[in-house]
Amino acid sequence: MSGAHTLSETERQVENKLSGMTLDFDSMAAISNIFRAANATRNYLERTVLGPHELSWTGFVVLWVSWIWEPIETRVIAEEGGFSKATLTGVLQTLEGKGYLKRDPGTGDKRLVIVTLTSKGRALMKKLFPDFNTHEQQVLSGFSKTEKRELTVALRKITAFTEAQD
Amino acid sequence: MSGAHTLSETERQVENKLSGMTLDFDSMAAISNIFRAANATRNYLERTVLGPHELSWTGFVVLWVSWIWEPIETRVIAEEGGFSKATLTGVLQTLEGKGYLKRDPGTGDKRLVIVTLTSKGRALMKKLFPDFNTHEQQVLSGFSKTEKRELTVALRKITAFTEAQD
DNA sequence: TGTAGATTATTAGCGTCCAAACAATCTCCA
DNA sequence: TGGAGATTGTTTGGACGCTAATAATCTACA
Repeated sequence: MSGAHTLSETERQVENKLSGMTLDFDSMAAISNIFRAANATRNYLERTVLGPHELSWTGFVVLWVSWIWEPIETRVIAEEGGFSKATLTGVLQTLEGKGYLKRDPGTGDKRLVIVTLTSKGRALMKKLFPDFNTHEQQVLSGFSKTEKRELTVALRKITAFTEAQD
Repeated sequence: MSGAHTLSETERQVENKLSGMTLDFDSMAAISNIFRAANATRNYLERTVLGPHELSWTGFVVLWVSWIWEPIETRVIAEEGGFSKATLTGVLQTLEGKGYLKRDPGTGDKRLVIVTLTSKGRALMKKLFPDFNTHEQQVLSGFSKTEKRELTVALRKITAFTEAQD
C-alpha cells in the first residue's frame, strides 16, 4: 500500500464503497504505515548493507542470531528470528553452502542440530553488524532519542497485543 | 527477531561480541521492533480475518486496491500495493482462478491489462473490509487517537527517508 | 513514414515462507 | 521395562516475491 493515490483520495473512495459503515481511518492509516515502513526499511537495508555481500534479509537474521548466541540450537534460531523451522532448514543449507556456518548433531539430545559460525562467518558479522547499525541510525536520523524510545514502546505494545491473541 | 531472549540479555551479549565499537541501541531496538510489529500484526490479521476466507495477505491487498479503484490498470495495482509487476502477475492468476476478478486488455493502449472485480469479488470485499478495519482497531485498542496519529507520522518519516535514498 | 528506444505484462529461475506429513528421538508413567 | 505420546529437523507441495530476459506495443523524432 504505497502510493499513487493520496490518503484523502483513498478515504473518499473508500467512503463511496462503504457509505453508512463506520470505519476508523486513524487505525487504518497507522496499520498500513507499519507495513510500508517495514518494507521500505527492509529494502533500504538490503540495498545498502546486505546487497554488496549477496546476503538475503533472512540469511542475515539467521547469521546475526547465530553469531550472538553460538553455539545455538536451530529451534532457538527459528523462534528468535520469527520464522518456521521449515524455512530455517532451507536458509541454513544456503548459509552452510556459502561457508558461513556449520551444523552438528546435539551431543545429548540427538534430535537437535547445533549451529556454529565458521571463522569466515564471524569475520563477516564483525564487519557487517556495525555497518548495519550505522544505517539503522541513518534511517532514524530525524528522530531524537526520546522519539526512538516512544516509537519502540508503541511498536512493542502492538506486538504484545497481536501475539497475545491465541 | 522475536523473543526467546530479553532485550537486555541481547544487548549484553552484543556488547561482548563488539566491545569497543559504538552502537546505537535505541535505533537498533526501534528498527527491529518495526519488523516484529509488522510480522505479528500480519500474522494476527491473516489468522483472524483472512484465514477463514483462504486469502493470502498479498491477495487481500490486490483485491482491496482493485475494489477501491476498479477498473484499474495492473501497473497501478503494483505501484499502489508496493510489489513488482512480476509478483502481481502470479497473484492475479490466483485471484482470477478463484473467481474474484477478471483481466481484460486495455481498449486504447493494448499493452495494458485492466482489472475488474466480479460480483463475487465485490461481495467478498464488502464483507471483508469492515471486518479488517474492526481488527485494525482491536490491534490499536490501547492507543488514543493522538497516539495513532503520532505513530503514523513517525512511520511515514521512516518510509520517506528510506525511499528517498536512490 | 519509419525506425530506434521506451514501456507494458509475462515468463523463467531462484530464494524465501508456510503447513502438513514424516522419521528419528526423547519423555513419561504404568 | 516398555510403549504411547510429544518434540525435533527435514521433506514435500504450494504460494510469494524478486531480477533479468522476452515479446508486444507505443512514442518520438528524423
